Amino acid sequence: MSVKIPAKNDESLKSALQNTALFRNLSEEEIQSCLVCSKAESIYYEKGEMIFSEEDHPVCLPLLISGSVTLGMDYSDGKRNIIAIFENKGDVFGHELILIGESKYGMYAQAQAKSHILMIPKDFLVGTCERNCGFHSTLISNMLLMMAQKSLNLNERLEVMSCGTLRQKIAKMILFSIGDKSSMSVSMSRQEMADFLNAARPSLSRELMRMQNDGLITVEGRKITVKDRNALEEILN
Amino acid sequence: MSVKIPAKNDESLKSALQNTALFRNLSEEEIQSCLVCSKAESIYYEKGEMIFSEEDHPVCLPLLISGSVTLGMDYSDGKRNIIAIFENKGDVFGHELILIGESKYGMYAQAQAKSHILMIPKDFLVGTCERNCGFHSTLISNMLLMMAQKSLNLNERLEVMSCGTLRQKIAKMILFSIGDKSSMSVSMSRQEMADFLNAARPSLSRELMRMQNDGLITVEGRKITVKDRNALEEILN
DNA sequence: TGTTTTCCGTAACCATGGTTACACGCAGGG
DNA sequence: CCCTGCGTGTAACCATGGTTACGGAAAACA
Repeated sequence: MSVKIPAKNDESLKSALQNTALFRNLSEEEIQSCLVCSKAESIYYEKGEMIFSEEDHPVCLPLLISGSVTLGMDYSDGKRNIIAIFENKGDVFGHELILIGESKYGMYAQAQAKSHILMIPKDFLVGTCERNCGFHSTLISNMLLMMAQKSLNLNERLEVMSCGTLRQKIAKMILFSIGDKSSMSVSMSRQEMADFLNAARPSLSRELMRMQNDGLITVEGRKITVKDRNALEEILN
Repeated sequence: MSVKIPAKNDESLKSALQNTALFRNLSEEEIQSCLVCSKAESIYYEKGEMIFSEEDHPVCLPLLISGSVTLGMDYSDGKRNIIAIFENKGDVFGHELILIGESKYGMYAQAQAKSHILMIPKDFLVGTCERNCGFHSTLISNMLLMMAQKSLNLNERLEVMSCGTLRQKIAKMILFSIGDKSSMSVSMSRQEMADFLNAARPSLSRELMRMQNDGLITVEGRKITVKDRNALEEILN
């Protein structure tokens, strides 16, 4: 069973919120004011508990403090579609639906592990608040930045997914995330990486090995080293 | 060749802007103030002209008044990836890059037909403006709403592109855009539709005809009629 | 009106990659 | 220690769909 605490009384929150995208550029005092003024609630969910379900009305913005949350949809034939998984402190989900003013979520959010969520009432975020104009506008502008960033991430994902052959997708993914280093450590399992690239796992394994044989990269478990950066970039042309 | 006019002198603009998402809830007088204060420009592009290209710096937010704009990327082998097509009054594009403060667009925007664009300087949107606080915050909150909507659209696009076979992509695209009607008119050419689905044009034609033969839909040029909605939904499982 | 260009469907060929099944190494638990 | 489960690489088979080339219809243009 989930445990609710008014957020203003939850001491562990204040420091946790300071480094989140939504509360960026706010002092601890301002965050404290936010928590009081917004009437936010700090809620602890057990593994498997629903944070919101498809029929719920979006009235609060959930912000993940700790734990792991799955966002998904049910199909009428009983199959489930996982839309996203959140497990980073400061992640928010469903904010688009709140901003749009949708009357139903149309998707569910479920705690994948024991999770700590800050529930911020919609009215505090969307409405204008005479008293606290200062940090209110900071909040809004943080929100804008978060959404812009998310939009770009989605675009990047689209770019990777739409760049032709599997080898090209892999090359683009590697070049995106390796920066100017020569080796990287993939945070995903092969299966997850395959899902990300929208490919089948054996196909991904096969292609990674081919790329190794062709002298483009070396693969050791989750460590990938670029051997021939030029050739890798050439593939994308 | 494109024709530039300072936006404050462009009489046709003011009424056109009133029903756009960005200027929602602003009176004609407030819009007039915006145009003066922002130093926005009203620009007319001929078909085929570039509105911005991949190397340009994002300094202005383009807002479509009339016409049609394609957002895309070029690969050096000549292939194009169409990211989006804008043809509705009030559409804006590239706003994420402006908000983030990206130094390059990384994509191009091209007029698909004679188009009328309002170019709003970035500084007006991002900076805070002491004088006009009232409608400034309305603008920002409109921006939030637009981005939320866009985020949902991108998700939809991702969903379409990652749903397996070409037939499934087509089915999902149709079901998304047909609502509860039984027929629809596609706004894209076959080539554009193929680019959108990340497929080759002949492959798309082939599959559309197969789906027609299988009694799922009928295709007459750009008009698609759903014959067997259940079967179409069944494909997605 | 005739000419040209664009758009679209069609067909044959073959590469890419999905599917399935299996084997191996490794970690955790009894 | 064995057993089990998981993550991973491998191989064979074949479906999906990309490629290229062509013809016809419609649209645009002179």
